[in-house]
Amino acid sequence: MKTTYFKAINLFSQASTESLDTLSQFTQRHFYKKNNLLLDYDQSKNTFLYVVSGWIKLFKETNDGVEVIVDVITQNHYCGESFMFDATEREPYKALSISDVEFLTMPTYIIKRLIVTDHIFALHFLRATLEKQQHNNNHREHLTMQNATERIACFILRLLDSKKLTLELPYDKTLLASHLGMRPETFSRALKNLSKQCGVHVQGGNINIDHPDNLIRYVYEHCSNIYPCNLH
Amino acid sequence: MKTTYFKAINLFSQASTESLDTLSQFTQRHFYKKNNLLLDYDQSKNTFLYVVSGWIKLFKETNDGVEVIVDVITQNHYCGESFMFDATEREPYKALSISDVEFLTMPTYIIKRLIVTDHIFALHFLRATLEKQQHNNNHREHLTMQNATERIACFILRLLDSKKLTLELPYDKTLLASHLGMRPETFSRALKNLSKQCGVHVQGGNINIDHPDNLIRYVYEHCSNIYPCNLH
DNA sequence: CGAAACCTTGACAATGTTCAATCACTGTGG
DNA sequence: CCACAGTGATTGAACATTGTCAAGGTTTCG
Repeated sequence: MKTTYFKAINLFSQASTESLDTLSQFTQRHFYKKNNLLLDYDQSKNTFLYVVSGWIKLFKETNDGVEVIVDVITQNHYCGESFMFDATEREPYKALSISDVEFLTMPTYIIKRLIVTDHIFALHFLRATLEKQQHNNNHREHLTMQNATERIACFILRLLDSKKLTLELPYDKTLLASHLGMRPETFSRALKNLSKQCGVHVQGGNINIDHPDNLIRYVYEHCSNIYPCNLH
Repeated sequence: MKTTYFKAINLFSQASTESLDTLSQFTQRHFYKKNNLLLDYDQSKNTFLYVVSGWIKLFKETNDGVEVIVDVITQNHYCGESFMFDATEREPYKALSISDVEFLTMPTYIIKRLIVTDHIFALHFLRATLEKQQHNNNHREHLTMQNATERIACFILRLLDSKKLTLELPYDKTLLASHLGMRPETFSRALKNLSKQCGVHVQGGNINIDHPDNLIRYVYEHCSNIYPCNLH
């Protein structure tokens, strides 16, 4: 792969020439259709995965066999960083494409090598990690402070392009429900609530919003943030 | 403060001599009794706080005035890293001592300066951040996958020194309830459950455990981790 | 001792889950 | 082109869990 390719990616853009060379040497580019297993438990332990486009679900199972959504990532997000240090103790996961996707993979030891040898890259990586941390904290707050309807409203708001009144859910409702910490049935009913209470019109995966202000007022009452919280 | 002091702290131990000098110059050491406000919203934005001993609650409020526990930290943990880059957009918090505490504070810009100038320190800091991330992810999983009783059991297990059958809750039950995402009333009832189901004897804040194996079996059924998950 | 904070308990309400049935949509093969 | 299977989405009813409110007990600390 060409080094210029990485120059266009925020996370790598400021890396040294040597780093870019290393990247271009060890990176693989992938294109997958929806519903393919991209990483199994073993692979997740030494693969760094960067999403160029599309959506990927990261998941594992509890000891009694229930699926746990670790994360749902898209464009410009990545996974695999937790195995960079102390590969022991970290819990592996599986990755599944939930839309057609383009993504890059490289061995985690390469990313680690870049971090160790390229200070500037390490700084960018740290910044990205801190941003992810911030997002995690918010997600956690939402799970405890907001009820099902509010969590959905919040998700929709964050998906909404300012000034557009329409959007499409990026993946199916069952997974979205799970990501937001509720059952599909609860999701279905909560979305109906939202429709009544806030003028949100749902047609399959397409959503129309009469007045975003309704949503904003509804969500931010029980949130510690201020609109727009622009968290992915 | 002496530079040797920092040598003994894991996070700082490998920092360069210059870094240690800077630290010793800008660090303040504090001793506070229980129930003191250590940081207000403004201070949290430019203060890095490292806990030497004791417990600290980090919290803020939703827009309708409900308290949100951001984190509860102790020995060898810290807060303030999110304001290191992009001070905008980050949500400030307040810090309250919930036991007698000893802690260090330094301006975030100093930590940032160290990270930028001292590659080795940056690496250690990144590692600490990734560990924190891992812990966050687990906390999030627990909130969605485990019920009230399981969350308490899990917390107790992580507090339990291997081979000791007794422990003391580090701070009051109301706060612990909130940290674990439930109401005090629910906590009280759930703890009673645990007592019956797993042979956990509660006497105020003191807890005795007949057979840790009972607890372990109880918790790890609905968890994706393996005992011991050693997450703080 | 007495006030304040913390904890527990009960009755009840709200919220979310489970299970079963049905419907809608999509892609497949005859 | 249609029948059909498979997946995802919705709905209702019963149930489980957690939250709310009010009251009373306990502990702590000045």
